[in-house]
Amino acid sequence: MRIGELGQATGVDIETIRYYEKAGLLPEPARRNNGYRAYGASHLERLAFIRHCRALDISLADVKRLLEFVAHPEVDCGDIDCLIDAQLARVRARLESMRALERQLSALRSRCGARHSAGDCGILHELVAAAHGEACACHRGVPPEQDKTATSDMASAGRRKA
Amino acid sequence: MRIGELGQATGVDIETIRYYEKAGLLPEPARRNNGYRAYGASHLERLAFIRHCRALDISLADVKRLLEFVAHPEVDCGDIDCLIDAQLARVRARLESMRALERQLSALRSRCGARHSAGDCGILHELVAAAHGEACACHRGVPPEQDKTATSDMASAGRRKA
DNA sequence: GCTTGACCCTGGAGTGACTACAGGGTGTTA
DNA sequence: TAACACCCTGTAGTCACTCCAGGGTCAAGC
Repeated sequence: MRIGELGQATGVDIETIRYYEKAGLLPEPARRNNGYRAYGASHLERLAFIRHCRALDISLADVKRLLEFVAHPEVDCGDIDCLIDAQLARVRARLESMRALERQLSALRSRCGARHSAGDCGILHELVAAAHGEACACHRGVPPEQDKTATSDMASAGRRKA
Repeated sequence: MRIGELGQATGVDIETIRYYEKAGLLPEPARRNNGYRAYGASHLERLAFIRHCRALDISLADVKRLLEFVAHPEVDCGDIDCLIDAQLARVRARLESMRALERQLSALRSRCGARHSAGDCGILHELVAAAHGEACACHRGVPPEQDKTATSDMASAGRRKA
């Protein structure tokens, strides 16, 4: 099948397919007389494998390693476990920071209800206050990293009126 | 203060500071006779503002917009709300997919306990099965996107023994 | 005066995983 | 013959940095 058909069958953009080939994840397919790439079932499968791994957010470098395990099933699989464990640890760490982020943004969002000028906007106030190292709604409880005192146009920005 | 001092004070890498300047987020500072950048309190504050926004995962483009609100407090703040709302929506969507990802990886991880050859590895089996469109532990319940049947070396990879 | 070492400068390249585009060729249908 | 969908290669752009080469500046110590 042609590249467009492979893309259709797998839901993968043809640019991405060519990218995988260049990156060494998909083997170079045979070519037709007109130079078009000619894919077979094995390409389709391999591409599906890659996409499934990517859906699990596994990096292309790690997908490459997994493909080597597929090609060499006699190898000890301890490294596969490590790879998945590391991936799981990464995902869990990111999950934690995303949760914190969600809390912070929610808190920030609650600072501003009705429409008014930016000078009176609680969100902007909070962000500017955070720049001063003051406790902000979004990072409340988290010790501020800054301890500087400074006066500038930003310090008064939130106070000026239109 | 010099760039190194500003970096120290804010915990920001000096390369990143120069990057922000080139990207138009930090105004170009004055220069000493020797060409060194000379920063003041306003720069420190602005940099802290940027970093706080980045900690909330707000893109540099959006930080730029927020900085314009800081400079023009007379403007209606509706756009700030939209910006934060959009950010919150992005974060929540990502959070959801991260949660699903965590579940999927956990399920996948539980497929392989003791050490053995890759050919017997449940993780690899699952990943290959997923490439065939079979229901996999990681995406169980989720209808498979692929419906192709294919035979290749990948199909038998998980079955061969060392 | 000389060396050492910390600090600063610019400009450019690299990261990951694509995505977009320019400028061309091929194949089918009307 | 033209229109149009599809394919090719090669290059550049995205985001937010990060790293590096190759140089200049400055204070302290010998």
